Amino acid sequence: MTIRTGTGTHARMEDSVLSQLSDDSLLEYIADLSQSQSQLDAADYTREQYFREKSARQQQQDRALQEENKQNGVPQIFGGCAVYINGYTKPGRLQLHETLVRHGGKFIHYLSSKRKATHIVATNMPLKKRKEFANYKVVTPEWIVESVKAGKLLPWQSFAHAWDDKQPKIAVTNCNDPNFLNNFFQNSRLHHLSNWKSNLRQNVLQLNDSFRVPKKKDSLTVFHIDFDCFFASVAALDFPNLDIDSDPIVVCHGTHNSDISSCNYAARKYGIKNGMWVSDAKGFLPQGVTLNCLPYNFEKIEAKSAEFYSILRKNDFIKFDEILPISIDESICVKISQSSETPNLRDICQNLRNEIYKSTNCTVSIGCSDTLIMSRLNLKRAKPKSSFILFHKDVDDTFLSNVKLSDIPGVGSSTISKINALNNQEPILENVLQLKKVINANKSFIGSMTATVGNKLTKKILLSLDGKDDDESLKMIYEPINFFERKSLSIDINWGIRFNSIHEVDAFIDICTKYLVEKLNELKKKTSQINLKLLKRAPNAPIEPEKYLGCGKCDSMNRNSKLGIPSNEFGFLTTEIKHNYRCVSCPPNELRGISIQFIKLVDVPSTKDDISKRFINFETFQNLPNDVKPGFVNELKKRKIQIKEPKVNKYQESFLNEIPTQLRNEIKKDLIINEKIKNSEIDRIYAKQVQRQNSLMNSKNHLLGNSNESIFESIKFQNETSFKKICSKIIAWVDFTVKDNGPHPKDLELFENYLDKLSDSNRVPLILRISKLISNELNLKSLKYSNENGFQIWEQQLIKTIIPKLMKNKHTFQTVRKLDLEFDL
DNA sequence: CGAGGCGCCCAG
DNA sequence: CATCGCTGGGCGCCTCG
Repeated sequence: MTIRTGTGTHARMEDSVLSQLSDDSLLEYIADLSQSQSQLDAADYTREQYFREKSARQQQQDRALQEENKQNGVPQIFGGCAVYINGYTKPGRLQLHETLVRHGGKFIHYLSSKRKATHIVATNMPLKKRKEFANYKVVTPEWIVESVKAGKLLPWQSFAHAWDDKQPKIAVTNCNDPNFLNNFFQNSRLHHLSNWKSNLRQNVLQLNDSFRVPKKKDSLTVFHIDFDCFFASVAALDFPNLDIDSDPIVVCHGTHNSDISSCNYAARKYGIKNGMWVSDAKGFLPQGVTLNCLPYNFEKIEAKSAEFYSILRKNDFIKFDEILPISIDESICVKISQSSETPNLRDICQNLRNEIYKSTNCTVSIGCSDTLIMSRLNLKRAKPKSSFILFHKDVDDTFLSNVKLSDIPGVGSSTISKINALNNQEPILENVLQLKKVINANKSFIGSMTATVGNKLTKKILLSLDGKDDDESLKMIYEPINFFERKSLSIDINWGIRFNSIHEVDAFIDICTKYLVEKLNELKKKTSQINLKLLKRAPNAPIEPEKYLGCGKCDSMNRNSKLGIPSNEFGFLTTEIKHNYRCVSCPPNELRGISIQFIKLVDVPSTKDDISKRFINFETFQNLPNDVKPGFVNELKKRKIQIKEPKVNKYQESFLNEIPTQLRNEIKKDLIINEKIKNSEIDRIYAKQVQRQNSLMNSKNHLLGNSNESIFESIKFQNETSFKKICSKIIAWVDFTVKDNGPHPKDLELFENYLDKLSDSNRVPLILRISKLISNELNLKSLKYSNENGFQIWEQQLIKTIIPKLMKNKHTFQTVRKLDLEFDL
């Protein structure tokens, strides 16, 4: 349909008004008019053009209103802002429109590509719209209301919706996407918790100067400070319409089988708990009550936490001797008691709580006492929005009756059910006082507890009944440096893991290893042991579990490598891990979770030590991360420190010159190690080979292709025995043909086919091993046979055929497994 | 009997 | 639409030398 309108329908501004427009407004007006005119010139109008024209007309009205207000001295705080209002808002559209225009803003009636809005105001928005507006500044209506109240333009970020990221949020849920890990971590609360925690612990180690570590004889006041339902409180700040005290609020990603990471106390009133699935939580609510599911706002959480810790470090009420991080939202603060003064703990707690609320808009609770365990139990008692102080000598039955078993640190669901089982489930122990009574009534109960839940934990529970600490817990206070030092480094991905091929698994292992190695380098550590833990779909579990992309019910399987020489080299480590994957029987499509652990971390020796020796070993230098090598080369030259080049013999030299540089260095390094091993074992190896040679004397020269059952046919993936057998045959073959006329062409052809198969199935490390075996073998024979035809054929074969196959799949092959050479075939 | 591997458990 | 089930450490049992 087309709408025809005559000319002159536009409400033109009076000339007198025109002269009062600012330059910008004038130009805009001219542009508007010009556009309308060009539409008029067209013969027909589309519906869209009609609306555009209508919009232009409305804008002229807006401009008139704006000028009027400007003349009356209304501050034009929204100058330069072009705002589009999406959907239903509170306050309503009309009101926002008027407020905006009066204060100098431009109201966008109609959102087209030609008229870009600078801001979009919305109270709520479906996901589809969110994606559409991902590149806009999407704010709540409060941005307008509050800015007018403040008399100035407030930063839109303060009113940004939680979903409004700088970069558009594109869901990456395919684990083969190179960005999957990044995206997953960005959205994983558990990853954030772990990551924040280790960062905080790292900070403690660096800031330890500002601490005053107590002595055992000191008497202490311990403050356990913790935000109330932190994630939920922070999330609610983005939704001013919600009341954190009365509306049930949870923080989660989804709507059904999504974990609730945090729920406020209004939600807990109905029995909702952290960790529940949303669908279950909804079932707890009576009819008519809705659950407010809010998105995570990790950035804001970090910001609030920083303010929190900053107040703990510096405030007007107390100077703590230790500020020990428990997590992003929780800290244990220790004050060494001075006999000269008796601080008013109640006031200190109250003041701290007020100060933190003033700064963060979130409430904390505080438990305070003279022992760790009591400060923790008091914290539980204080929650929410309160503080509680009770010293350990004042613990009585009334207090214990308010302490749940799960309140004791180290006691979780498994321990509780074990204890209840010991008590024959009758009655289920509701609180710690009941446990105490059971123990008092039955002297043998302690013995059975020790046998069931362990010695240490039993003692810890008994101590906590008296409000006293066990030694293990006190380490945090008395030996903080030791306590907070990192002893291992790992990555666990048990969500979204769905692979089809070993190549995909390899690529993912690369990404995980890269992540770990980066952290390793930040820590200036190397690892001396790698553990690979896999989750494999349990045989009876469905292919797709209830939870979207979850791991479901799984069996776990492990394999570890002790490295001999600690390493921080990406290539070496990733190859090792890929090798380990091949050693456990988990087909890629059954894989549901991957965990890689670097344990037994050791310090990277500082360069100072090397400099004092005026030279460094080639190996040492090679172990440096590649990106720092060039810098070090210059630095070393300046200081006239030499890199000890490894000795290579003539044969090795020519072999090495044929291969690309990166690879050459790796192999060179490898040769050094080989040399060492060889020197000690060379006699034994020679003896073995003579023996083997003798046993083969009766075979024909044509060794491999003389029957239908070539040895290469029998290779089964992950069947190591078989690979070893093949290696041993190859060695014998080389050994037997290195003199005289060399290997039979048909054998070579079969051999090459086999290598291609390995290459195609991404088993490059195996090719590497074979090539090293051959290289080694030739090396051993070079003195005796280097002029023989056979030797030279083999040498050609190695350099022209085998090495290129290695390079074909370079991405899986960065370096070699150094110490895994098997001379004992 | 100590060292170390493995697996469970727990916390945020 | 879903959904983002991490990660470091303690403890106890077992095995090995």
